[in-house]
Amino acid sequence: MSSELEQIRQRYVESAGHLSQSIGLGRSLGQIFMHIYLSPEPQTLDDLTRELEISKGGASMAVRQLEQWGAVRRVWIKGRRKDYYEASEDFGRVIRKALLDVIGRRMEVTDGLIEDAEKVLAGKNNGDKDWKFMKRRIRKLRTFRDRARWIWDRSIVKLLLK
Amino acid sequence: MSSELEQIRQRYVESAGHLSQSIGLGRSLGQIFMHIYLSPEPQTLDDLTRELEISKGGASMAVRQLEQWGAVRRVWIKGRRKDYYEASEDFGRVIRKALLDVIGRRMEVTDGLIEDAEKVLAGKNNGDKDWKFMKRRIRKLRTFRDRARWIWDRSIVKLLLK
DNA sequence: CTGCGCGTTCAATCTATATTGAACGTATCA
DNA sequence: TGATACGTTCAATATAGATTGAACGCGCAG
Repeated sequence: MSSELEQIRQRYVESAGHLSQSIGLGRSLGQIFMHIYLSPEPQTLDDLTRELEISKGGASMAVRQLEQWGAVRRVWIKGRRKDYYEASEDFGRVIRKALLDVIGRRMEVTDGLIEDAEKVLAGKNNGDKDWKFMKRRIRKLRTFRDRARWIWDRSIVKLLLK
Repeated sequence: MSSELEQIRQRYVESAGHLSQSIGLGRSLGQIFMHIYLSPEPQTLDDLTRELEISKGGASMAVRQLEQWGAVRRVWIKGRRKDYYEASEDFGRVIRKALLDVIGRRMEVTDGLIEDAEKVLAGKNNGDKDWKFMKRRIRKLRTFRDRARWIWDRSIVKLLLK
C-alpha cells in the first residue's frame, strides 16, 4: 500500500486514539477500530500488534469490546486459522449500543443509595431543622434521579434508535 | 449537627465522589458538590478542606468549575472576608451546562482532520483501488460526523432545554 | 505602609486505570 | 496423539491526569 495512503491512515488512527482516550475508553480502542475501518482487508490480531505496536492481550480485549458493540465483526477466511476482523459502517448502531452500555451501567451505580437513606430519614421524623433540611434535599435528589432516568429511557434512547 | 445526620451526608459525599470519578471528572468535584448541597449553611474553602480532607488548591479549582456550571453560587456574608458557597437545586440547568461544555468540547476535537484528508485525497484521484477505498471510508466518516453534530445541535440540546 | 488572611497557581507527586506480556487453555493439523 | 499456532487471562507495570501544597498576588485592617 502506498506510503502516502499509509500516512493518512496513521493520522486518523492517532486522532481516533486521542478521541477515545479523552472519553475514557483508552487509546487503543479507538486506534484499533480506526485501523480496521481504514483497512481494505480484514485484519488479524497480529496485524494489529504489528501496525499499532500494542500488546496481543490488549488487542484481544479491545477487539472483543468492539465486537460487542457491533463496531467490528469476525469473518472466517477458509484455509486460515487466525481470526479476521472487518469494520461495520453502521456508526449509528455502534454508537447507540456503546452509549446504552456505558451510560446504562453508570446509571445503575446510584441505585439503592437514595432509597436506603430515605428509609433512615423517614424513621427519624422529629421536628429538627437540620433533619428537615436533609430530607428536603434528598427528596429533591430522588425526584431528579427519577426524572433523569425517565428522560434517558423514554427520550434519549428513542432518539438514538432513529 | 447530629452525628447520624453526619454519617448520611458522608455516605452521599462518598457516592457522589465515586460517580464523578467514574465519569472522568475526578473524585473531589462530586464530593464537593454533594457536601455543599447537603449543608444547611453556605460553605467556605476551609470548610471543604477540613470536612473532605482535600487540598485548598484542589477545592479552589473544583469550586470554580462548579460555579461555571451553575452548580454552586458564591454568596457574600457581610462582615466576613471568606467566600461562601451554596448549592443550586436546579439540576436540570446544571447538567445541561455541564454536558454542553464537556461534550461540546469533545466534538470540536475532531474538526479539521477530516477536511484536511479529503483535500489530499481529492488531489490524488487516480483509479487505484486502495485510494478509492480510503476515499469512500473517509467520506462516510464525514457524513456521520456531520449527522452526529446535527443531532447533537438540533435534537439533544433541544431535549435538554426542557 | 505593613502584616495578615484570603484565593489562586502550577510544578511535583500520587493514583486510578490502561496496557503489557508471560503463562495458560484450546482447536487444528499431521 | 502430540505438536503447533492461535486467542485469552491476569498479575505486574506504565501512564494520563487528578491532587497536593509551597509560593505567590491581592486587598483589607490597623
